[in-house]
Amino acid sequence: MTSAPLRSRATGRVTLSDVAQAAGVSPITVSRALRGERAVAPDLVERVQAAARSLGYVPDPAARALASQRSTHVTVLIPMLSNALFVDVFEAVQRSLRPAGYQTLMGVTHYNLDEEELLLREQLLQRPAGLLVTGLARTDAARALIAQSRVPCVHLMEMSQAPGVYSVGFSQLEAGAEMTRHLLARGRRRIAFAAAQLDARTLQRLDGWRREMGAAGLHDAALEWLDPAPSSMALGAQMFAQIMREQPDVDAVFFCNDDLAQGALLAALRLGIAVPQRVAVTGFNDLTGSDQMLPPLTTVRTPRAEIGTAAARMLLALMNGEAVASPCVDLGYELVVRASS
Amino acid sequence: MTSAPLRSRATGRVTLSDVAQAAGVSPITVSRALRGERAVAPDLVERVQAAARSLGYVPDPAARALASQRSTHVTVLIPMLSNALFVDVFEAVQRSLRPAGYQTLMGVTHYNLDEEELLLREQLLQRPAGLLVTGLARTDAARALIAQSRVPCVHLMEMSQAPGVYSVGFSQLEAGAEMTRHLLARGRRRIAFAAAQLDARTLQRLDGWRREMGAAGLHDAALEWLDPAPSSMALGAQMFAQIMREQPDVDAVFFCNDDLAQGALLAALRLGIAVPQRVAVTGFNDLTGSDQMLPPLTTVRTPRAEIGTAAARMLLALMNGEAVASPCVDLGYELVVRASS
DNA sequence: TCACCGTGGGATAGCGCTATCCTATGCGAG
DNA sequence: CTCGCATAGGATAGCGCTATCCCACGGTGA
Repeated sequence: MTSAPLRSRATGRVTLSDVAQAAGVSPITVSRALRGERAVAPDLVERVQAAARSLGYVPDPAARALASQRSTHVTVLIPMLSNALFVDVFEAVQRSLRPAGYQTLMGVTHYNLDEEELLLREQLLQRPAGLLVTGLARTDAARALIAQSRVPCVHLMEMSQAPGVYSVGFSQLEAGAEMTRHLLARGRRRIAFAAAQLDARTLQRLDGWRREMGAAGLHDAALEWLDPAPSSMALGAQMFAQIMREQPDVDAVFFCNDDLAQGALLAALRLGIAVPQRVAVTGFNDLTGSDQMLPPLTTVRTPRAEIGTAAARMLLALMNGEAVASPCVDLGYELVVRASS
Repeated sequence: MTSAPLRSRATGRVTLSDVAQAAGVSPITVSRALRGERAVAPDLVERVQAAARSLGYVPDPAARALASQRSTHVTVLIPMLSNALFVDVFEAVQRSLRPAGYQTLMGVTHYNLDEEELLLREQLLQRPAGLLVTGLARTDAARALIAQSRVPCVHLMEMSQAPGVYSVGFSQLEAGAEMTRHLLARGRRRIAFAAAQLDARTLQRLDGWRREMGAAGLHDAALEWLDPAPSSMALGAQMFAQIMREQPDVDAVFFCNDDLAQGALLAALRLGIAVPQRVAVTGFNDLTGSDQMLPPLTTVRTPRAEIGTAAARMLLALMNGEAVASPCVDLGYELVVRASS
């Protein structure tokens, strides 16, 4: 005969009631004491906590979610994990949300708005406590889903002044413009803009380039090299070779992402094209390896970890029902000039 | 007066009971019909499905988890998201698990066994339906947690013949040995092994290198360059420079990961060291960009997407209580010979 | 003919927690 | 000395689903 366990339930789980019994209070008092909800006498709180600890009590998330109609899951929707940019954002988000007791669920949209809508539909059925989505561009249906769900939502990477929209990012357009001004200041005139993927943020950088090129009286539609294929070093190499072949007078290429630019720098080495003497090459995002290139790559450092952290903080406030001081946060960017320009 | 909604609950949610009422059956029959559990008459199934569809019924995951004592969450623990290797594994896992109705929760251990144990502890409290963990090395406590939880668990990247252990991977040792044999066959004699991070799998590749070097009578402990710092292109560049400086007779460097090797190739360009003439450089994993390098990098292509897919399939079987034909799956690897060797 | 069993439906009783309402108590204002 | 009100605890009633037991029915073999 072994001594019977103290538990009442058939499942063998230590429940709130077990803790209540051990502490000599009612279950609801245990619930309140452990959550810090409502006022509970300090000595009771202590007694309850001691009982919970000694019994090894762990709240059941499913029961909690069912009773309170809210979960501890936060869904994060990002375009692509193979872009190191979003890995950094995600890690920062998770680092902020985990200590606050939230689980992060990641969905990858592959830069596809329909896929994003589908993911959103699936995820919202799970009644997440919060939502982080990348950018502002989405299908009308997706927008409606978010609005109807009433789940707090923060937008990453871009900024919006629209009422009721929460966003943390920086001006993609201004960043694109600044890089263009840098190249102009270096005396470049035939500055090509080369982009892949062609997502909303890429097109905003394109707009920045167009604005500055137009202002300088140097805009030429033939300088725009836009390829909807996914971004990669191989594609960057290919685009660079093509640009050099078809427009030998180009004296700078502004790639919309560092992986393209890295591929271009390697292609330049293969082809024997002198960078930056004959042509300057610049990128965007300052990904790993860009400082190792030959020559090191001029790029724009984007505050991706900071965006993740700030967005998570904003979301935590929203989920707590707190007011958010500023619903639109601009975290800026930094031009990093290296030898490639 | 607006017409009253058909719903009975205060929350406004369409529940199982609503569907039951609409279909003229009991709630439990609806539950069974929708889950395909037990036998339900075909015409009833159809009627129930029609009612569910027309009411827009969606099962509540929290209620389901509470009642059935099992969730639809699968936790995936990987060392690092900045290593593209694991991004590919994760995406493949998610692609397999999502259609089966499971949500994937990702935890990043940062190659730290204590952090893994902590994550495991947190995640198991959420009663996941399944568990995917990277490698076989973990703390005793972590191992005990997994065993006690009775949550189905599949190990990624390595293989184990131990009873009750499910694993999908390939032989890191043999892969390391094969790369070493390749270099030996190319006439290299002073083959250095350079590694960072020094996780279990890296050390297994080291063992493969040691075995082959020993067999050839060429092993020399001074050829082992082991740095526990995180792997990166910058570190690879630095290690390569140091090796060339301190051991000029080295005629090949086998890096344990492609990012190190890529950094080394760029360093070689900077330093004017001819690859492969003076020294061969090889990597591991065939990451993006390795084929773009100058010269293109000889490496080992590892079946990471396949590992994710196979592991997910195995886990699905385990979660369904099905028997798993082979608990230890070897997916092999492929030597990719390019110009750097 | 009858016990027996497989089949298909339902009733009941929770899963473990929290929202909501209710009560007892104490204290300051009128 | 009330009344009013804030404070702190508890009782009750679900949240929406499924596990479990139960029963009616019809076919089968001895």
